[in-house]
Amino acid sequence: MTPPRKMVSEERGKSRPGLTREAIIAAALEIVDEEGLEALSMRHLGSVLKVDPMAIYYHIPNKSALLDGLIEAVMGEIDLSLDDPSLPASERIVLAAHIYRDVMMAHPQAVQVIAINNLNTRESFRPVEYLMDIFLGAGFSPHRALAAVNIFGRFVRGFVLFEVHQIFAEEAAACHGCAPTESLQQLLPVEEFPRMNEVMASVGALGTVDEFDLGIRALVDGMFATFYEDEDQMSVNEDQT
Amino acid sequence: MTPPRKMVSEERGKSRPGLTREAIIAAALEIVDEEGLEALSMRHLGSVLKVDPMAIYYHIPNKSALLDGLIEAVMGEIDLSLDDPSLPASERIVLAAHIYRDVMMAHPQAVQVIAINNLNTRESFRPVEYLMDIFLGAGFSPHRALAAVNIFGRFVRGFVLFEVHQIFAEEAAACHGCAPTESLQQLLPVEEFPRMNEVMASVGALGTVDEFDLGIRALVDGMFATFYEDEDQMSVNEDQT
DNA sequence: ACCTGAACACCGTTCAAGT
DNA sequence: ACCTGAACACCGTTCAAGT
Repeated sequence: MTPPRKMVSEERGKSRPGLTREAIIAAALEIVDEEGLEALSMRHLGSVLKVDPMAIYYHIPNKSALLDGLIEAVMGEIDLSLDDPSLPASERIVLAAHIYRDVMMAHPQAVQVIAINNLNTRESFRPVEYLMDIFLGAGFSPHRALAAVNIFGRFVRGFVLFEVHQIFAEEAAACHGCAPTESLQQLLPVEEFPRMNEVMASVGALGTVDEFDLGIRALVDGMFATFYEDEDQMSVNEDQT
Repeated sequence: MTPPRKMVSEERGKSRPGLTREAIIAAALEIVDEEGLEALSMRHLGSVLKVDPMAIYYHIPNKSALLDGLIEAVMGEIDLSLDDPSLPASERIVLAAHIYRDVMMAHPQAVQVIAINNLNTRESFRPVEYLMDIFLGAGFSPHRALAAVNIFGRFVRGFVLFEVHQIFAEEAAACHGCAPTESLQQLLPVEEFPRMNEVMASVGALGTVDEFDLGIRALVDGMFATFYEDEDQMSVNEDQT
């Protein structure tokens, strides 16, 4: 029925290289990076690994666990040593945001997996712990520090998710020979959307890195300006499910 | 006379009610709300509509267009008349964020479609135009106003996306009989994650509405505090792809 | 212990054909 | 104009069987 499904025996007596979880995940990430997320099927993955597709199920329970592996792999690329503890706390957080964004932007095709799913491995929580330390060190209450890391994480992941989504959309539109602003302008008539047209006329394309920096700085500034306030009124709703 | 593609004949003659784009999208939204996004297949949709699944393709080109229809439908629920123009601009933006969040939270199962895809219908852009007007009216430069609406939109959609994701994850965990905090605590040993444990011990569960409010207020405060600054250094990178 | 291959129950989409 | 039904080329996953 439910026998001890332990994976023991990691001794390397067997010269058999065989299939490993790591090799599978690495191959999966390569497929996603090079051919896109929709190209990642168990069958295709099996053919890349030169193995019967079903062999994968011996090492990984299902596709969702495979995607978790992708998240783990990319989160593992975050290099916390890039932090500079001599900087003011708010600057360290802005820096952390850029580091986080950079590793995600290095795998644009994987972003919709990385950004959407919740973290659920120990490895993925190391950066969270690190960030929590900065917030607490800056004098945030535990309650506010927790809120801050949640808000931070949602901001960064959300921003990057939509950033790559927009990039892909623009590429697709470019393939069809129409500039993105053009297609927007023909969708939005001036009479009904005066403000949008006003802005589109005077601005042109935007640098998304700058926009990200602008946004994260506004958020961090705002959090440091408002999170030290009295939080009594919040503890009322604190115990909801 | 004219051959407009709009077949209005909804009256007598053909007592046949027939299939309409609207009815299809309404049924699709109902499926998603009640059975979840993964239950939305063309075949299932056809069976709900008591029609051959392939009949749908006569009215809607493909599934992706069907999902666009869902977005349009939900965005159409946004009620701009809830705004109060007598409030200060920053408060109106916070209010707008809550309105936006509320319509998305009314369709939690559809959020991963609504929040992830870019807007691409005229109807969906009406709230954007409205918001742009508020930012411009508050004295933001066109450049900064555009950045502000982008950042605003990404914040709200990202936040709600992860909020519902977390809710679903907690429900799933609850079904397995383990409290969410418990499972986190056993994943994160105290020695390696002292800060996380410190916070989890003293905080407990969080009210997500409060967290959202805290976050959007921090962001808006920050934007109003920093977006009036000189923006010369930004125009340098303005013309990237 | 590790891998195979057939099979099951699904998908989205195309297309010739019906009314 | 609107709908049908068979068919195509895929999925993820299970399971008995091979080595």
